[in-house]
Amino acid sequence: MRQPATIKDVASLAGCGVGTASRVLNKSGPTSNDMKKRVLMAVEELRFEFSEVGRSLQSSKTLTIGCVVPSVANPVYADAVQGAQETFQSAGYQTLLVCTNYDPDIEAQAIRTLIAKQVDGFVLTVGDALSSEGLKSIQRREIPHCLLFNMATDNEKSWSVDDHSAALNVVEAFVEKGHCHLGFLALKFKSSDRARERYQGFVEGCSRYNMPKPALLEIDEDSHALTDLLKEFLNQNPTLTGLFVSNDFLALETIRCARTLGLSVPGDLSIIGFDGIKVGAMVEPTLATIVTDPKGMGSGAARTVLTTIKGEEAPIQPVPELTFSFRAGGSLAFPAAERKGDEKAATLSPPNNLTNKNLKN
Amino acid sequence: MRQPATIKDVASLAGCGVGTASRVLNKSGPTSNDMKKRVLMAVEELRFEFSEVGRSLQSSKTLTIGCVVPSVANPVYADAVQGAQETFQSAGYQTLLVCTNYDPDIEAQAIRTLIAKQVDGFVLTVGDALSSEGLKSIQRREIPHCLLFNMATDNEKSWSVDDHSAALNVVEAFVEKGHCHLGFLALKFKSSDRARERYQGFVEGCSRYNMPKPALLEIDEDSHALTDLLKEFLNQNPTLTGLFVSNDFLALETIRCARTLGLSVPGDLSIIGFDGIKVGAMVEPTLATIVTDPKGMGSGAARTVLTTIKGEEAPIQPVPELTFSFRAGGSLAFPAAERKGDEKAATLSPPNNLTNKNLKN
DNA sequence: AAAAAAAGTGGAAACGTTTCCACTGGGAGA
DNA sequence: TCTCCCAGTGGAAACGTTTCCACTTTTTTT
Repeated sequence: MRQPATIKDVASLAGCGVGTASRVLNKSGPTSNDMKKRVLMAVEELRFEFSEVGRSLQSSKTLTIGCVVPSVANPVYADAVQGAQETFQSAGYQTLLVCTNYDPDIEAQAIRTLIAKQVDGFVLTVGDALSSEGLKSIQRREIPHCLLFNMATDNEKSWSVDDHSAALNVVEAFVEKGHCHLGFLALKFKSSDRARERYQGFVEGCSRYNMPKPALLEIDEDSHALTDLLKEFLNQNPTLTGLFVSNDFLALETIRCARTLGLSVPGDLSIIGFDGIKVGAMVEPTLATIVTDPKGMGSGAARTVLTTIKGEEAPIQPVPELTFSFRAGGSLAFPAAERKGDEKAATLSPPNNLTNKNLKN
Repeated sequence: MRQPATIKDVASLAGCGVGTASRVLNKSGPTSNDMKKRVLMAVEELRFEFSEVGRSLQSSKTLTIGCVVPSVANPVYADAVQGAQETFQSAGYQTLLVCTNYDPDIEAQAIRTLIAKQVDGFVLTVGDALSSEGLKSIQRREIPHCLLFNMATDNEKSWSVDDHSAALNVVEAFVEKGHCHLGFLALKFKSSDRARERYQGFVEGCSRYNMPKPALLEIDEDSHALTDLLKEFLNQNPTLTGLFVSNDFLALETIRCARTLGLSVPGDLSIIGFDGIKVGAMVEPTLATIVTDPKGMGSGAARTVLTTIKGEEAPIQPVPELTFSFRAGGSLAFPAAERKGDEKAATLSPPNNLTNKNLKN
């Protein structure tokens, strides 16, 4: 009895045809009470469970969705996956997870595999939505799908933060505090269309407020040399007082490095992060940041895929302006006159100007 | 041409039998160069890709692993999943992810579904390894599997932190600094065998050093009332100087609350956390904690499952003592004589007694 | 030159489902 | 009483693979 029982076993134990057994178990046709009882008993006795793969072969549906993200070690994606998974789960779908580690080859390969596995749909964050081979295959085969954190191109559907507007918002926040020379610190600038989008918005914002083009500091990995890089960067930009950092983790790290350099945050350098991770509000000073709702995004993308599968052309999509909000924090304040820290700018306005835009979920 | 091509289509276009086509594509038997060419051309033309579900039906292997964890919103599990997923991926397996939200019913239901989907194996963190219905089904069907973060029972295989020893270690760290009345702050104590295990170890350690039984503060969810609860707790335990908090997030939050109450950390209250999350080392004061390697755990559990599938009885398992290490931090110091902070205990031993136990990976 | 071995090929069977068609009875309506 | 319909049933076909067996052709060995 090592082999799991099949519906044939059930049928023969119950003394009926496979069709009848199937009808009883799926309630997909008329059956007598007597038969119901006998089949159910056989199921019990044999501990029978349907094999989904047999079913999938016959129905060409797998009740499985492919979910492709760069890495769940990044809490943004982890939360998004959580949201998507929950939504799929309660609709009866399972989630096949792949992490690409930001590698386009792995991405393409993984998508090919998922297609071969006949997933019914995809939720995915690709490196570059315009050039992704995997995404092209999905489109060519017309498999229901929804992008996540990638900007929608053409008539693609997508749930993503409006990075461009968010970056403009950051500029405004700096301006409001009287900063007039800003910088942008980014990780993995090359491989991410998100980071590029933020930078563009930031540049545009600075120009709109007649500031010099923001200085750009780009680092490779979790560069352990950040302290040195930051030092050099600030030396080269002596008038810079505000730094927009492309994610909250990096922002916290940057605060630490700044301290190591003997600088005070926000006294000498104001910092605004991106993502809105929880610890940002728990540290001292609290981190000013753009807060997003990754879980909501994941869940939204999942709902979009589900409606697409059902064939309902009700393309639920987020309102771009509502995909983020600004959270004030102690890391942003009026700049000192010079970065020597010899003069303390008076702080007047309360740090409570939280722009309360929420996702409609 | 909406329907994807099957191997029959390939065969008929190439003018050969399906067997031949299969042999060419799988290199599973002798074929002439001429045939190879024709089949390959047909594949190209039809954009043929194998259907894994057909394959699975015939081979009764799905190259898919079920991965069941409470929630990937918790970075510990997110990292573990990342590790497992990577390991499975490079072995050619896909990962079917389910988050149970700590709900035993969802857990059981999900496992049933995954069994029906015929996953080749499981990596899973269950609520309670002794009572989990899902785990029982897996055992009954003898599906290769490995527990993750659950203590191994019987002859189960498991990759998990030795919570008991870790808690003992925490007591030692407190003792070394001269604390003699400790407390334990835990979240979701009821539903987690992990938390209970830590508490037991902690109690045992305290008794071993002739300390009073540690005070227990148990909170439900991310209790927003933590400040008040903490206040009352400390009032009821006026001699308490050290607090062991069951996870780092909560520990950071606790530090914040303590500050709100006008207490200094570590002056009035020393705190040790659990998990070793990255930000713990980035905040001020840095967080003393038990650092674990969730990614390594996930990857290890994955390797165990893979060897089990291959039938190699080489049960890779971690050495319990090497599953964690203590990381010193600014949140732990010599206690003031009384919590008034009126007397400063002399500091002699350097804070560099980092127990450097690493996972052999 | 004959025999034996090897290479190459086609196609049926099997994997576990569901669905469809065909076949029974029996009850209702004419 | 004879039709007709319908509930209830069994079983074949189909879904897309792989594997096995049988067969033909070629090559190698004696």
